[in-house]
Amino acid sequence: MVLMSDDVWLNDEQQRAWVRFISVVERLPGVLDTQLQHDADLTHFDYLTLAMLSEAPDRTLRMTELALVTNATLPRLSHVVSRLEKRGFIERSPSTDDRRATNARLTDAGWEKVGATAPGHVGTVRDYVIDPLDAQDVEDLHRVMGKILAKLDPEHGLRVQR
Amino acid sequence: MVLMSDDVWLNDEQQRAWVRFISVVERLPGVLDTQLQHDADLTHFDYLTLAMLSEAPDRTLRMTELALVTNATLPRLSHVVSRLEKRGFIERSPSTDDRRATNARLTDAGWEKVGATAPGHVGTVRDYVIDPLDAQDVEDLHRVMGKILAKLDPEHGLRVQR
DNA sequence: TCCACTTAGTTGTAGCATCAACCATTCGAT
DNA sequence: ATCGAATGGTTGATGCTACAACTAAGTGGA
Repeated sequence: MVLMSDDVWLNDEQQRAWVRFISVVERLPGVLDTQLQHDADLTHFDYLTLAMLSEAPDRTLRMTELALVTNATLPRLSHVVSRLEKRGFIERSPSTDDRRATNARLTDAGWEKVGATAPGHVGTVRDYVIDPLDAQDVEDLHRVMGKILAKLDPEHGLRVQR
Repeated sequence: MVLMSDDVWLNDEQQRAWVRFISVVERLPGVLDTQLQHDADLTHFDYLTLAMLSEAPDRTLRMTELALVTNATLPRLSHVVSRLEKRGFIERSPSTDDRRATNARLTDAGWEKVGATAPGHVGTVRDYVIDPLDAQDVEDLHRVMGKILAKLDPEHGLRVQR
């Protein structure tokens, strides 16, 4: 529109890919949230927070680390952890190393919650994303998302190489 | 976790692909919103709404149609259109065909807004998504997103085949 | 024709995210 | 040793989204 020079606009193939991609990006979170909200009274971000803690050593991470692995800003995480703490799934305690830092630890109740919630969530992920794809698709998804993620978050991409 | 049978959990390659994908899904909207908010005082969804109208015949669509192409629910769209109407970018008028229906039409000011905003937005899309990808990546992205979108929104996938 | 059902859209409310402002601690340079 | 800057984190206000409830208009059968 307005400017049609190739450096600015997208070509047809790029345009088609973008439209599909952004549609998925807009719709997928709603699907995940709906299932988790309905079955576990958690947002997808709540679940991710609990899940990341459940995989950490001693079920504990500093807020900054947790924000990194959950793709969140610190204010957002702080609010979410406050709510999850009120519900008894997480405990906060000041770090002894660095007195500015806060450790978030998954409680036993939080651990149970993740275990009870995971199968339903993974089922949704399978239904809407993984099962429609063959092995080649999954490989391509991994590669393409890697390139985009490297742009969206350069440092993080280098740290968590997997 | 808890249940490890292959039918329930994901294998390593699937897991890696999912983690990257969901990271992108969580981060991308923020990047788009930030640029548009900063440069045009629009959310990405605001922009999409205006852009879809700008491509429609007579710059007009019924609310239901507009909701479809913007991947939104009707309540969400209704609120957004109300705001955009207050700002003079959209006009609403009752449909003559079906007296339940409402037509949303892009005003001249709305048209100008889209034109002024598009280059910056497309620049962001290029920077973060398109430019890091080669032609093969774009093709793969298109194919894979097509399969996922077909699950997320079966009817729509059939209608807008492109 | 009447009544039940569906479709189109709006509105109010509650909850989550973003942003800016803020405090406390630590680091780095002089 | 001290002061300025950077880091780690929390909090409050504002704004958008989701959900439920609702009105109005069209549809389809008995």
